[in-house]
Amino acid sequence: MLNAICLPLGMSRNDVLVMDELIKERVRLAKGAALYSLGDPVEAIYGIRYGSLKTQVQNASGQMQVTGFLLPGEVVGLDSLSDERHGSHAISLEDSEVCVIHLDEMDELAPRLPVLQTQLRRLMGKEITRSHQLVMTLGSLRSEQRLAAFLLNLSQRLSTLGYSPHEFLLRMSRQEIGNFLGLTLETVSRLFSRFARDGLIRVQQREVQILDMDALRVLSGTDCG
Amino acid sequence: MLNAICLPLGMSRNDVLVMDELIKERVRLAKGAALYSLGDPVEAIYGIRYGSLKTQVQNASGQMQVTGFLLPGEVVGLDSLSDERHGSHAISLEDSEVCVIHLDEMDELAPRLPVLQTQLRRLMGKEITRSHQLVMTLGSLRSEQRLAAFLLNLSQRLSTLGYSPHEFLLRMSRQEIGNFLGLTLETVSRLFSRFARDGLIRVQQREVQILDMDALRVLSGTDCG
DNA sequence: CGCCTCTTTGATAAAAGTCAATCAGGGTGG
DNA sequence: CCACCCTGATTGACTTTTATCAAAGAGGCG
Repeated sequence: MLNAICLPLGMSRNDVLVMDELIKERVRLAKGAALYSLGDPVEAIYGIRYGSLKTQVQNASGQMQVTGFLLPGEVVGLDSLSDERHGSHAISLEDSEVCVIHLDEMDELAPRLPVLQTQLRRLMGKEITRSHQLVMTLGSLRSEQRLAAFLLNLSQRLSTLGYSPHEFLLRMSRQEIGNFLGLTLETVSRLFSRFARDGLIRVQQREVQILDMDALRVLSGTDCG
Repeated sequence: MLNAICLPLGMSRNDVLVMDELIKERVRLAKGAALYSLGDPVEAIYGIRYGSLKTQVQNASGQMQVTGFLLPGEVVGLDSLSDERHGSHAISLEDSEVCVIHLDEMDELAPRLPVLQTQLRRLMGKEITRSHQLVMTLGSLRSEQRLAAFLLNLSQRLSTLGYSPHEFLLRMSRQEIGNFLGLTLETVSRLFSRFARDGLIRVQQREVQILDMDALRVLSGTDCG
């Protein structure tokens, strides 16, 4: 069960036992705490058990860009895997817990457990796809489409976790959403209000209720047509 | 020598010999030809020997987003590695040649050549970093900063290949640059003209000469300060 | 030479950002 | 327990940036 959260693999029972070796360690994070920061040595990847995190990169002039919001069952730390030190920050958006998968232990286990290599490759591939998707969002969608796509994406992922896709609590601020989507916090706020006025959603601070999923899909423009 | 172009590794001489097994096949691409397209089965990754390519993703409504321009020595096909089929297109910008590294052959060799796994991991990590960098550019830079950063990046990579960092030929159209940077082709064209008027560059159609690298760096805002 | 594609430039419109003033909630200390 | 304060959210007025539409110019190739 814990494994299901920490590495959602297609593994045999035996493989799972071996895996248990890897995920003994867990870390609890208070809201706002950093799982790792820019410049920290890269030692592990992390599976989120509960809570949520954001990842953000920082350029030479100190500017931040949120690159993702991570939910339970998702894996943090896949960027920077090619480097000695982290090129990004991972920060908890609420009280969270992650399980730690140490890279050196993983490399030791790899020969006995080839599925591990495959799995890591798959996870990194998914991260590349996710990032390209974000590039597409930032590069070619207008503000309202970006926010619509954001809400649909969140809804879909929460649904996968067994939560309602129609009603959820945003764990990030307008500022963070705006930064993620390449918009200002004011624009995000205005869009929420507009969506509510148009009957697409209901919104009260961070509580969101999706009233018309289809309209949101059409608006996002990622739908066929 | 070919290996240096096809997989710039830190390999022993022996490793290189084993590698030779992998990169026997080469593919030549005419300008505009697709190395692979969305939906094609994922069978290999490709090292560029000469020429240049663009990669682009496509959403459900058919909209395209250029996610990268690739130069000799760089590796194409790292996205989609988690999937059965390609989620993007790779298209040659000029007559080009790539060497083919078949994934099944690579998996066979992997046990004998652990460095291969490491190298693949490194390449995928680099791709994630590159994509996050692009997200940062699209999410937080203004148009002139984006174009400045684009030119500097290209200049730097060409320099690594032994070409002049001050003078080069753009292999892609204004349209493609604009799509990559989340701008219209007109905006890109105007920016080129403005940069030229301000003495930062000289530009004649696709021929670019960088006159003031430092000013360009300051403008890009990715510099310290 | 003439056609075709790509590029440049201008005029105008639309989108999103900036600045500023409330407004709402949540937590803290009197 | 309530008032206060602090942070985050909303809304408005206005500016800036970028897109859109349109027309003309530059190469390249048959």
